[in-house]
Amino acid sequence: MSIHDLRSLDEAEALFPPRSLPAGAEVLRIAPSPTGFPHIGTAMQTVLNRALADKTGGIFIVRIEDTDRARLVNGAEEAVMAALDWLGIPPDEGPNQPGDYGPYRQSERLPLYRLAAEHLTQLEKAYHCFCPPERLEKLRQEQMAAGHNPRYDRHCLALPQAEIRSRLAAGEKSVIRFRAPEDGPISFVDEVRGPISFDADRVDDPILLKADGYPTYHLAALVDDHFMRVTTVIRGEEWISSTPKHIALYRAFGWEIPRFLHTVILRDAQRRKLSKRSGDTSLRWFQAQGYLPEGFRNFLTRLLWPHPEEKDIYPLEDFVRLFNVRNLPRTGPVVDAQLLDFINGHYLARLNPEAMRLACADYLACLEKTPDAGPASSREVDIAAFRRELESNPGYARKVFALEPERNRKLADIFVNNGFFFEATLKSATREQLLKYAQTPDQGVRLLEAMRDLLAVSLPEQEAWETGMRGLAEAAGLKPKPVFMMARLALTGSEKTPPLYAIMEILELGRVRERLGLASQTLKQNFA
RNA sequence: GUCCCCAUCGUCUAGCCGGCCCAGGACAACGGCCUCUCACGCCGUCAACGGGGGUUCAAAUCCCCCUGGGGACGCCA
Repeated sequence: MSIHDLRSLDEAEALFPPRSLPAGAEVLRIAPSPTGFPHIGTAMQTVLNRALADKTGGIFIVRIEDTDRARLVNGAEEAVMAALDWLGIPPDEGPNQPGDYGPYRQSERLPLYRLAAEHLTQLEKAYHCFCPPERLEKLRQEQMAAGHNPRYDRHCLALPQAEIRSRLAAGEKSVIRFRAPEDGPISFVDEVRGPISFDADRVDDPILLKADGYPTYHLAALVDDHFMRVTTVIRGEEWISSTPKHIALYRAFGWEIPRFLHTVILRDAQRRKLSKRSGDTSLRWFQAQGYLPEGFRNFLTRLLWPHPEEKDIYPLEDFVRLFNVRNLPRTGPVVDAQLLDFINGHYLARLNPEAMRLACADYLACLEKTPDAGPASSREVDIAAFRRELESNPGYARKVFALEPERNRKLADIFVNNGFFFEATLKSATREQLLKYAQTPDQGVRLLEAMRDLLAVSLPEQEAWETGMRGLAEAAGLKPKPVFMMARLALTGSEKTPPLYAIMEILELGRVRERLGLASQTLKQNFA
């Protein structure tokens, strides 16, 4: 028996029987629509769903809500699933994890929605509506101008059966609308906010089935939640005002109403709902910045929940074990990049050099595929060459990443913090940089060459080298700092680096001498 | 316009079944220590209960109003 053989809702009940799960087990779902790259909000929902499912021994489902054919984006479903993959949060059931309650793509469940709509129509709880969109739009505007809540005027509610049949037969476009209850309060208990109630007259007659035969969210999500035996509907706060609509529908079907949990929606720095305008909020962007999945997950839970010991860094298990639905926040948190960086930095620093090397290689491979998503610092370098260099000399890369790993807060930082260790990303010191510390080009050249002489045969012991450098400074009538800075610039092209001696040990004598020579060449050139 | 949700430092928040709070922690910022630079680390500083009414011996904590912010009002989800 498949969904296509179904003749009634009763048969569907039999096809999708109640799940046999331990008491208290929650069946949860996220319902992304494949209209673009998945969003940080989707990731937050995912973490929360997974955590609650794990906490209660339940099930976490991914359901693709692809009922809007106009906004459908090619490859978006793959992007959603790839993002969840990257996040490291696998669903128990979904388009790629078939289960007994599938299919998990709404476009493949159309017969079910049609059956549901017909069922309500027969009960006279739904009706055909032939009103063209233009009429509805005009109506809406008039109502709002008059200071009323816009709602359908039920123009088609009382159409005679015969007329409906003939217009349908003539091929006239129509939709099916729910006949919403006229009066009485509709209330529900939100799992995080407590009781919320609306007047029934707030509920418009929502369209259930569109003219193209596809269901709207209201019908599709509700039917699926019912037949997938979802116990708690977790969704963003923006759905609160639609909930009475859904409650009324559940009642019309005579179905058990699930629990509702409306999460906060994430805000940007202006406290607006996070959107395209707030900058890139797609998971792809966070990945391309080089956030680690575990760091990103920690950040997400941190936004949802204060650790009882007031920690910022904690394993996901702590969240699963200790969080409580009632303590979820009610005010939309601002996505704070500084906090994310701080948290991610901890995870990055904790990686051993080999894990770091692997993470970098993966990261660069990802940037190679989507170079436009990468940070500015990555755009000017040959990513492929950088990756080959990392992979061709793992021992060297490990030494590099063992040096002050806490400098990097996200993988993108390697371009500036570790770039000088690799040919593909090296930027040599400029004349201007060097002349900040040398009083004259001539003096700079003499110092750089003297430094090279200190390293004529081998790298001396650290103390001996430093004494030598200080001696150079004294002889030139300079403080030690400018001399060290010239060496730093010559070796790295940067003024902010780890300690020089450690850098020289990794670079090794040949390259150190080479770079010192190169820098003095730079000073000699343009020596007007 | 109508309805709904929310309200403690710049940010995330603890506290909220009233006194232990002239409000605690973390991020950020700033200052200092360390030092060949930067980062890390350590020490320190700045910084909030939106306003007004109640209730009470006592309110960040309870109630009401205002204000502010957010969200929803689609053949989008």
